[in-house]
Amino acid sequence: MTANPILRVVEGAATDRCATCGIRQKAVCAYCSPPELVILDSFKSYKTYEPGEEIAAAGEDSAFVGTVVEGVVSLSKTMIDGRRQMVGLLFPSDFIGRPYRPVAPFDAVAVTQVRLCRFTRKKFEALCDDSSNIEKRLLELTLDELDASREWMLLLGRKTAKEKLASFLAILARRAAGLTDDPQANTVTVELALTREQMSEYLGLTIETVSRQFSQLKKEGVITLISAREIAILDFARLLDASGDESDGDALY
Amino acid sequence: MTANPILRVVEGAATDRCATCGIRQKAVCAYCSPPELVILDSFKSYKTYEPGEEIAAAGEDSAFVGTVVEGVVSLSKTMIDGRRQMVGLLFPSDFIGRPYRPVAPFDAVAVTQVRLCRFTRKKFEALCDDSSNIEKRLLELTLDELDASREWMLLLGRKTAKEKLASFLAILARRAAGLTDDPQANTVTVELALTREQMSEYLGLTIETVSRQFSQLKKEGVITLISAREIAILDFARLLDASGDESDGDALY
DNA sequence: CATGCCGATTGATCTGGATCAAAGCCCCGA
DNA sequence: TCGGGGCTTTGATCCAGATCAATCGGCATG
Repeated sequence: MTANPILRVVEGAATDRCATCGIRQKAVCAYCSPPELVILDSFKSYKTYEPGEEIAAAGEDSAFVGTVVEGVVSLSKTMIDGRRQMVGLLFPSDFIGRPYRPVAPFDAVAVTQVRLCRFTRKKFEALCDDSSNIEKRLLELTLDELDASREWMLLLGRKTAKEKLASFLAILARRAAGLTDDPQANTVTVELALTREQMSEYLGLTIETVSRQFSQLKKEGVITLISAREIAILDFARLLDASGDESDGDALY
Repeated sequence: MTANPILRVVEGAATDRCATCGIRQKAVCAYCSPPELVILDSFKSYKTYEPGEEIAAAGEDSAFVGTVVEGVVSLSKTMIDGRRQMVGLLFPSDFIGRPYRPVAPFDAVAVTQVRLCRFTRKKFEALCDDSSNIEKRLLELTLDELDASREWMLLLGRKTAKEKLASFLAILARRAAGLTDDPQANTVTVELALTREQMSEYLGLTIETVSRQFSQLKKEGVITLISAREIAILDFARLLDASGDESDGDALY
């Protein structure tokens, strides 16, 4: 816990009301009415995590669930001999935690500094029972996560190293383009929140292979490395092409 | 459609009432009250599919959702060049279809002969809105599927060919042991519903590698091949060991 | 009983990505 | 300015699993 406690209090007073929450329209509370938000306000608590800090551990008691307000969280599973696979990446407005299960099925770790809006799992389950608005939104979010995770199974099971990296970068580029709402910029700059090692864990590769594929895409003129942790997409169409997905690019970009 | 129409009618009259449904306590309708079941009875329709028959196609209109009553269904995604990955296997009582989305995200194909209890997607969505019992159970099922699919991501991204096959056989063996409710039988016989090719699509391998791993496990005395499509587990502890998962075996077996 | 077909097995070889091994780069602190 | 540590890149080699290629075996059909 390195956060300054005085700063925490100031944040709490100024910005921690649901009414002013920037991600509410996409989060699990999206469908809540103003009176319901008042109830949520009274039960939620915020917590900040530093990069690398553990949020939940697979196999251990999962006392909290909630929403990612800021930052990026990784979900992963580790085998006894140390092999590790990331099974999800959570961004702001994504739901985190496993309702209706006392034990967390996966490790959750803060990739960047992370701010969560939390409820105790028990309380959240009770809120779900009371408010079909929360339950309905959670169902939608869970169905979307399931689709995404199955899509990732195709990547892990069948794609080549280059296709894997290109797919990942295309997702980040879409996110970045969507967030900046830049209409048809030919060049999008993408912050890489992950280290090469974290990317390798997400993509089912080694760190060296990830690095080599970056070099390859650079050599082909698809991307430029601004720094190790920031790239520019020079040719999004070719990136999509390299990803092995049928190009639905123009609709989203 | 090869099913005999007369047979279909007889089935409908005799066994198609929710009250006598053998899988209801686990399906999406598990929490429905008797009056709700009457409503479901009035909206549902059964349909039988032959092995290999397509139930839904990725990218096409998804008009129905429902429950697998009998048989096994595969969910998969195919790349433009033909590489294919199975992203799920559905057994009796599993939910099939994608509510709240007009287009199916994955191909669904009958592996064995399959019998579905179906609702039009629109009607089912309306039922969800009316009955929080259905919505709640669908949420539970979806959360479970999400956990399972993330577990499979670990298999696809990090496990060796032998670990993949052992994991798959262990799952089938647990199912078989659970269904027969055989307490501590040292030898369990497992029907393989899938061909080697289908297994390879599920495990992210080739057909040859799957076959070689079968031979390997046989040589090591872990399993016996009764026929190409039926095996006996001779040593479940060693099978679990070969799967690369920490052994939680005794609890489940 | 031959024939043919489809799935499964087995063998030989190839290769993409892992592993092993150095550098290189960048930032931070002395 | 100089080290030093943590990422990242790059090179050399290895190997698990893919690919290519028969062969086999069970079963249905003529």
